[in-house]
Amino acid sequence: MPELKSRQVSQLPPLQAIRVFEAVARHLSFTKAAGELGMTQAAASYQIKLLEERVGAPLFLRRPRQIVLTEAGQRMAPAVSEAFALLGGAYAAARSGADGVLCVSTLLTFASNWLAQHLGSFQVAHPSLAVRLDTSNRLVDFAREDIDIAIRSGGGNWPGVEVHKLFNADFTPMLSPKLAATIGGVKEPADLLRLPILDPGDIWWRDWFIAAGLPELAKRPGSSMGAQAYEANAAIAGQGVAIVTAAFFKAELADGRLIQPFDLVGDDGHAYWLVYPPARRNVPKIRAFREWILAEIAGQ
Amino acid sequence: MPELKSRQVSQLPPLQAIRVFEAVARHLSFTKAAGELGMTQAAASYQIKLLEERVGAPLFLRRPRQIVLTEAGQRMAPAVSEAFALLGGAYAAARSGADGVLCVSTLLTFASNWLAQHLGSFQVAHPSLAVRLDTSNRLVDFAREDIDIAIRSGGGNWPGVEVHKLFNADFTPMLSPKLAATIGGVKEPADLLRLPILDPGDIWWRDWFIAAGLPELAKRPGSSMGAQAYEANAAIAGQGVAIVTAAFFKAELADGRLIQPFDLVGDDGHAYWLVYPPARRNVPKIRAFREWILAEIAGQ
DNA sequence: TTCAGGCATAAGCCCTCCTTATGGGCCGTG
DNA sequence: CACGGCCCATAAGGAGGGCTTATGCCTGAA
Repeated sequence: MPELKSRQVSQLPPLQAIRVFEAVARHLSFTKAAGELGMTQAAASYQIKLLEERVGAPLFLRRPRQIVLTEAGQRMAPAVSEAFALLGGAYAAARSGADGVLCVSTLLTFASNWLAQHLGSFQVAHPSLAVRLDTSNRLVDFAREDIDIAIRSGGGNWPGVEVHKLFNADFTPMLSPKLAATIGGVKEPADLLRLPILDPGDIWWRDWFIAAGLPELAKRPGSSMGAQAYEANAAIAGQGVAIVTAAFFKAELADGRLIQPFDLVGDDGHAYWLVYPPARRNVPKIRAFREWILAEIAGQ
Repeated sequence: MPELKSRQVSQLPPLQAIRVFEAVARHLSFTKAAGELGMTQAAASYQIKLLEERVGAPLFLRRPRQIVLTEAGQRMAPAVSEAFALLGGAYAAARSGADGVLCVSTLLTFASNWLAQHLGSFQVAHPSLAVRLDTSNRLVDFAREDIDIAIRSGGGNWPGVEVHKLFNADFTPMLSPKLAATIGGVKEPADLLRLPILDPGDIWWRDWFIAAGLPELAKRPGSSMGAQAYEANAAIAGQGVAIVTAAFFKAELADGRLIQPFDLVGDDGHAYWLVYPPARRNVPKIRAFREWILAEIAGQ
């Protein structure tokens, strides 16, 4: 399609030459412009000659000690400079804009059980980064959605993405030390049955008791809160025993608000992963989030 | 100077990629944009990928049936389009502006004796071309002055310019047929002495009479008008005999307002030449002027 | 006169950018 | 449900644009 090509070429000048022209027009010097553009004087001369041939008129008058714009050159220079300012601005805006907003796709459960408690420290550490959370349970496709980085749960073997394991989605009973004291301490799994079980319908309880060698939990009254964070809060308040993912509550375990009476954890094979496109590994905001979340999880 | 280079590169995006981006953003299609730019879809894809890596963020979301701009892309697109419109405008302006004004540097004598009478027909033939005359006797340097084309007199052997000989700057007596009739016709050079000589101090008269084998012209009263056109007008009016360059008055000779009684012409070695930079041979306005002036002189 | 500064030009090489070829994902259709 | 079409991504390979180095010319200053 040489026809289309030639049509296009006649509509728009050779861009590299225009860029050189803009610099030369600003400096009124081939040598200085070449310096600014990081190329040799000969290259600048070459590009200007090229452009002059395209335009069909000289753009500069070569005077002994300096060059000056011809009438044609004077007509072009202001608009060209403005255009480049626009381009530079747009580019910078896209770059910094891209750096300024981090769009995180996260699972509902991770968002409420972990991010909600920890995100503050990220924003403190990176005050210029605005975080936009996109909370949903679908598997995001970075090519189709405007997402920078995502939290997924699953096996961790997705093709075409960079993955970092955050922690296993295991589960184990937790309660407040005060509540444990009411029955003289929780020594063995069966002790838990003497305490209120939070959300006893949760399949995790069944799995865990089976793993602990106890019979399936008898049907009991109890509310189903559906979010670990709520159950954990109830547990902290001493209202009962919750079965939650230990990793979500490292801080509470550390400061004694909760205790994990048994090392035994249930595991349904899920884990939480941080994923993002490999090509963007070193984009500042991606790197920042990755480093922050890994450090945070490693135990701060 | 890789330092300067990298600085520059980070300020401004790769221009070719930006041009492709602009087209893709307009069409929201790699294939269509590539078509408009006269390249393959693969090339467009390549450039966009390049730009996305530079910006640090995807610019398009690849949806099944079409693509859409990401937030970053939306931020860039308007300014980029505007910038390209500016560039295109500036370029077109320079081009057409360059086409619309023809700057002719001409010798005073040629301007008043020839151009003044003929230029009208050029402007009729090229109504969209404005002619700016720069009348001076210095030798213009196309690299230093904003001149498109020039008339020079001399030997015609200037380096670095394209030259076309217009005519010799020869000279010969001319008079009106009516005046000649008053003395029964001008048969031989000596007959001229019986008529008023216009500008008898002109060196051309001396040269011509010498060439004609007559003694040097005796000192006579007479005005020196200094421009052939004036003398020729006086001659046409029957006021005397003028010595002028025949080529300047082809029309007058053709329609009988003037006659050239002798074939003998004086010649001081000068000629008139059309000169211009070789590189601009095919620039429309240059070609137009060249073709017009050569045809005009060739006779018609 | 010589020197220094600045642009033009020539030769040559490298790297960018484009092309061709192929594959994958999604849609509509028979 | 399979098939073909549309569209984009990717890989490999080649051509040419554009850069560099080297050199020359011109001019103005010391």
